[in-house]
Amino acid sequence: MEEINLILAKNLKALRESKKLSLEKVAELTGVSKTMIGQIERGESSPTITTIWKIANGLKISFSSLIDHPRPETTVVLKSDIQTLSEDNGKYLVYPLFPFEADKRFEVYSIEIEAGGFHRADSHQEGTEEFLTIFEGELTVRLNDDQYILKNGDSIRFKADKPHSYLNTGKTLTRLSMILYYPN
Amino acid sequence: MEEINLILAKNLKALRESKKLSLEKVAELTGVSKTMIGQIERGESSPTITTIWKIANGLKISFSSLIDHPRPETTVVLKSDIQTLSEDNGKYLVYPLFPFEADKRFEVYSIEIEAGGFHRADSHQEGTEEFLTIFEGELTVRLNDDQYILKNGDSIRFKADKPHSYLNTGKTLTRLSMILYYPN
DNA sequence: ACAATACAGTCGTTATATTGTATATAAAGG
DNA sequence: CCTTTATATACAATATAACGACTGTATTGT
Repeated sequence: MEEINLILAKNLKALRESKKLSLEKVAELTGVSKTMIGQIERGESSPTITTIWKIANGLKISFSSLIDHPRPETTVVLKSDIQTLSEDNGKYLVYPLFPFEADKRFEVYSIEIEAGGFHRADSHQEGTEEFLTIFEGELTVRLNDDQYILKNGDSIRFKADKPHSYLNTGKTLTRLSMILYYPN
Repeated sequence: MEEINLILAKNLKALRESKKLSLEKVAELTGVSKTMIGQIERGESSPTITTIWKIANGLKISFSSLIDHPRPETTVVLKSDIQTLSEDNGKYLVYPLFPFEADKRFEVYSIEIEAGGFHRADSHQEGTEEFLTIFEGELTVRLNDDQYILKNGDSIRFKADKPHSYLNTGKTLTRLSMILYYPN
């Protein structure tokens, strides 16, 4: 996940050069010092929102043209490159595949649970939904007082704004895909 | 034009309350101190883009939900309330009616030019277009080496990224509407 | 009514964004 | 080659964003 100030840096520099403006000219148009403009373009500063506002208004450009980062056509995520999170003494392993970005509404994880592995999730924010699919092994999901036993190929969807838990009730490793969706 | 940090303040506070979160909880979710969250909500601080980023990500909300200000259904602008700009010894008077906002692509002015009044505009940024309509009197517009004489009811559109000038060649006051459009 | 807790706000300190001035670098003209 | 000009960066001073620890005020529970 690229740093936001670097995105801003690239956008601003590209915009300025496309308009063929000097730092000084931009400073004059926006009321932000030439020094600051330069630092922002080099990613050396994380400007305040008022500064960004001045820049957007002075240059007559939209706010989003400054913070949008051109999402690459293709993104490849190699399992070996993922920084995992583990719980239950390493028996519950989380692979963040496509983390949340402010312009998406969901994020994707892959989970591996060893036999007997357990995880209890606190309730997520209001409205959040979870979509699970089992790709290997067996999983028991508990919500409220209900309990669901899922096997390879099975899926489940539920509102995750209440506490819930996962338990590998099989004898082998369980692997599943988890999508978290934030409707709000 | 409302201050951007006040817009942010309202949005954040409304969002937090709609999720029924305390300042402390938001601090925990976002990694931004409780104090700062509070100050932002009260409009006492103009956060940096990295903190806004942390907030958007931590709360799983879009960037724009923080900076969008619900544009009121209706806006009335009374001529008597407008802060005018004048040039040519007050013979060229500008009324900014609907100034630029980062989420629009144009702005609207009304211009009054006394008989003989003159104004020379430097070239605006690349691609900018101007749309004029005469509502009273007569106006001569000069672009490059061309010259256009417009009378009551006439209109003109031109690329304003070159120097151009306006001259009231009539004997009475000229009033016109000017729209500046920024396609980029 | 009292204690316990959760919550929001204040205060002092530190980190850093922002500015104005000064310096470096490169391109252009004579 | 040496100026001149335009442009980008480096530096020092100030303003302010950001944090952690503390205080005040509701709210809850028994």
